[in-house]
Amino acid sequence: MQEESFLITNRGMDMDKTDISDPKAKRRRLPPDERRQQIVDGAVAFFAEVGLEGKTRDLAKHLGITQSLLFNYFENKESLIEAVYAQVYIDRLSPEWPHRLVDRGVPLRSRLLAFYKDYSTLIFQYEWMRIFMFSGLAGAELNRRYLEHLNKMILHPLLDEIHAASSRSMMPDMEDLWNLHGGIVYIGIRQHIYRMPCPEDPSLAIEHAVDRFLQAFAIEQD
Amino acid sequence: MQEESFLITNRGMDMDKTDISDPKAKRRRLPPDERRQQIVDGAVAFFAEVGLEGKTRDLAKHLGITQSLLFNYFENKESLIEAVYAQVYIDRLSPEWPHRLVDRGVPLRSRLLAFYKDYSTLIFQYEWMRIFMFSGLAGAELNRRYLEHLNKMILHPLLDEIHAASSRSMMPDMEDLWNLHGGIVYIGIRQHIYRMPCPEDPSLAIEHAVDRFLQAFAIEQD
DNA sequence: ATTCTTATTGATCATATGATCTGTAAAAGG
DNA sequence: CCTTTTACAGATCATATGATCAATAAGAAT
Repeated sequence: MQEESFLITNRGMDMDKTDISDPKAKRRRLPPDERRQQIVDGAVAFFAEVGLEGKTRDLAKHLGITQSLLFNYFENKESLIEAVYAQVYIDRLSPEWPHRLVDRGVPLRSRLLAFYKDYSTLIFQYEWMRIFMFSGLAGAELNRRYLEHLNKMILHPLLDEIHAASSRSMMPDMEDLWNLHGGIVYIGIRQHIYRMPCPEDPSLAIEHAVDRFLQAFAIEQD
Repeated sequence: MQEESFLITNRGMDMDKTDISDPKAKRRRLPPDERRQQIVDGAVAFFAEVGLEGKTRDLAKHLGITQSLLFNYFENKESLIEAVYAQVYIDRLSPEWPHRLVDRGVPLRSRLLAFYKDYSTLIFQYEWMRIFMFSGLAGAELNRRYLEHLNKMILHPLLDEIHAASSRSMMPDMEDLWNLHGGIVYIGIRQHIYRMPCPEDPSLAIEHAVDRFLQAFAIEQD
């Protein structure tokens, strides 16, 4: 089966000297750290596009290096993908949020909006969305860990905050909160997985979703 | 890279004579239509598990036939995958829903709940969820068509119905409706893509999501 | 039983793919 | 300028993979 060729769609038209895949570029020796980072960056973009079964030869061509060089920096393809995971997954959840979300000096609505504004700009990105989905389908352990972390450090504390702020007898449970979260994340899925036309700025949709949620539990929306 | 072996997790422990992959089964001649259908069914389960880049030899082993036989029934792997798509995508949206959703003799809430109860049982299935996601990531045309169909035949009419039933000045737009939809679909994503623990019956979560949505636009929830 | 049809197999091909190895040349040190 | 180091390329290997084809045997027809 013919693998669809990988074409960078020129996001960020940088034509500077570090431009990879220059057609008639002479052999350039880079410091190992630099070259390694360049490979990882290229691999992130590449695997996000075509999936984790993308071929090392295609990746090398995209990078403007030989395929064999990849194996100079990574023992095998699997460890290269591990490096891709590491690059993509690190710092996706700012460590400050568990604290900021439970700061009752700030209105709950503001905390929620601030979090999802920050979080959505972090995850509504082509590379993250697609590699997260590819790795999820592949059953990567990192996915499960990430989601458990999200559940424990963000959603669960959030549920407590909502309980504390609610004046209703009917309280939300975890499943309701996953619904709020999923409805927001789904914007990114539509945009980057299904490539559907989506609003450039998702802030308004997120705000509405949060407000509908809070309204349902009679929480002040100052 | 070693492809993880495909193990049917014994959903539906049928040990009848049509059990595929019987270890010491003798060569059996099936009527072409029957064999073709058996291959497609097996391919749906197989590709849902390992992805569309699953190897024909592994599929054949799972089916208990030779790899070469696959190419007797399908010109190439691509056309086999087309057959998988056809099998999975057909009748996923009952043609009656566009009519039922606009039947104002029934309360809007009932229509919404009935639709999502029906729709969720159709799509919250391992094979559908995963093949839809795999094909979406691969950029399959069928995905786009399906989502456009969903948008045109279900969500857009639904938006009109909500507008008609709402007594608020603040009216939902398409993006709000996608949020409702996404929040519900995300249950299936959690369950089958991320393999997270999920409620066995999503009805309650769906009901709550729908009610929060309707409440936000002041629509009767009888 | 025997013949006939054809569904199915096993061997095989051409190419793709991850990975290895040796030689080369780019840059640094003198 | 010369030497040394080593990042890199090119050739190559072993295996995997989609696909083909002649031979075979299961099941129907006679």
